[in-house]
Amino acid sequence: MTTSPTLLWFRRDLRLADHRALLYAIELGQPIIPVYLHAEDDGGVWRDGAASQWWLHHALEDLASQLESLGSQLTIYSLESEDQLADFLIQLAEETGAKQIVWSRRYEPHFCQRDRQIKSSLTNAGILAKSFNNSLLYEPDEVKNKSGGHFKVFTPFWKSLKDQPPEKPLPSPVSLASLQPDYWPAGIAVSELNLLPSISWDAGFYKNWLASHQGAEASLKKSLSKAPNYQQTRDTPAIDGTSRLSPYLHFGQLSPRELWHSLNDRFGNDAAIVEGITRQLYWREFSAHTHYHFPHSTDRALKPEYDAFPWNYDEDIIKQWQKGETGYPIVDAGMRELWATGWMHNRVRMITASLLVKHLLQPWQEGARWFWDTLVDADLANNSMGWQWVAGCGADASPYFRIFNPIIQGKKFDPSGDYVRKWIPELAQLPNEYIHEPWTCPPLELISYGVQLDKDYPNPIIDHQKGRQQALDALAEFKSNR
DNA sequence: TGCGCGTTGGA
DNA sequence: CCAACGCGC
Repeated sequence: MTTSPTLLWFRRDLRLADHRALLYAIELGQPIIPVYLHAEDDGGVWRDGAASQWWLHHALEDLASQLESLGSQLTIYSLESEDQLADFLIQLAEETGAKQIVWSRRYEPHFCQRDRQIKSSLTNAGILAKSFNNSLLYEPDEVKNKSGGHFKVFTPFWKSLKDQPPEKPLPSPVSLASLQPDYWPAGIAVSELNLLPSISWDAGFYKNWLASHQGAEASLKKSLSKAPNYQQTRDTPAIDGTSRLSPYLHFGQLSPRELWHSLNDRFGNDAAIVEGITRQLYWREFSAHTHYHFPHSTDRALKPEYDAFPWNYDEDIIKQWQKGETGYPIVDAGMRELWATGWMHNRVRMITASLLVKHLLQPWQEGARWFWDTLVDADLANNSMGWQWVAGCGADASPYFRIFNPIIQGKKFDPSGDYVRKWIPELAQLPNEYIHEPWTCPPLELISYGVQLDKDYPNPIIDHQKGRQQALDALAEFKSNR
């Protein structure tokens, strides 16, 4: 009997557990050839940022080694453009004799459209192409409100779904040795994809992240053990109280179904514990569904009138914000944590974003672009949703006139000042009284703490009251022009 | 998952 | 005097 191998095309599903495409390939009983195809322009204008590429490099190396230990291997290719994907897959199928190609769906509109074309090219070439959901709890097309449309507000979305268990996770295969093909195509090494940054910006990433299956397992285990404290600690950036699972979910190293069921299996009798983390998982789901239904939500306001908002684009201001030199300690701490570790605490993401969009009147897309490039968990749907939420122009967004006071937010969520001290060592000697507003400290006293403003640490980029008023004035102007 | 300000009512 | 509350932005 002649065999016809199955190509298993890996994408943002870099795991072996609860992998429906892999399990389907196993059921076919034919040899399996796992491949990863890297295209320089994968994702179009929202191709992977530098931090995402760093993560991808390590996730691919790890996946390759996991496959090897199961008696298989990962074959990697580099393409100039995603436009070549369909032809390349067809050519690879010819070379290997493959008759089937399976993969996990991506739900970002760019990929939906592109993959639909690839699927039809493959079908026309006589190859069976089949895709599976391995990244969301529910299919965006299947979740509907009572009037048959999709949800535009989070709370009703959450209420309608939270008691509908997603499918149960399925186990990893024990071995793939019996499904080896007679012929392995020749690929390249992960390192040849040049995904690591050329400047040594990623040193801190290694201290904070293990971008592997082992890292995903360890983070899941830790999150489960800390889940009872989640609601009490998740808003305190000095405490490691969040799950830190976002990059694993984004790259598919952790299945959302596995997270959902692990939480429910362990804490099912205590809704408050389950719902803490689950609610955040459903925000991820809500973002993905919203982005699926509003393809332009990366660039255009979901409340279309906000595209005419009088932003005041200023490159120098954006640079100061990026470098963590705004003079607001809680903001600068966040921006420096982001640069140093590829991640920022969620509470601080809201505070830093609010300052850029409100006090500084910079377009939210500029902030979104910076986060996209520097976050290891950069996820197009979550990132766009988050920025539109802060800017007040999203579906179910915080109203524009809600303006975070960076001093009050600092005092409230970093009362010990430890988060600021960790990321802004030049302020480490300030007492709590002044840690979130160093400019209120008498200059001579400040010098005794080793700080001279505008020399060791900047004065505020804009006075809070002035920034707040400016933002409200801009809103009033914008409204009167409509 | 706001802030800021004015009012109110108990001390 | 000031904490608690309500309301408009």
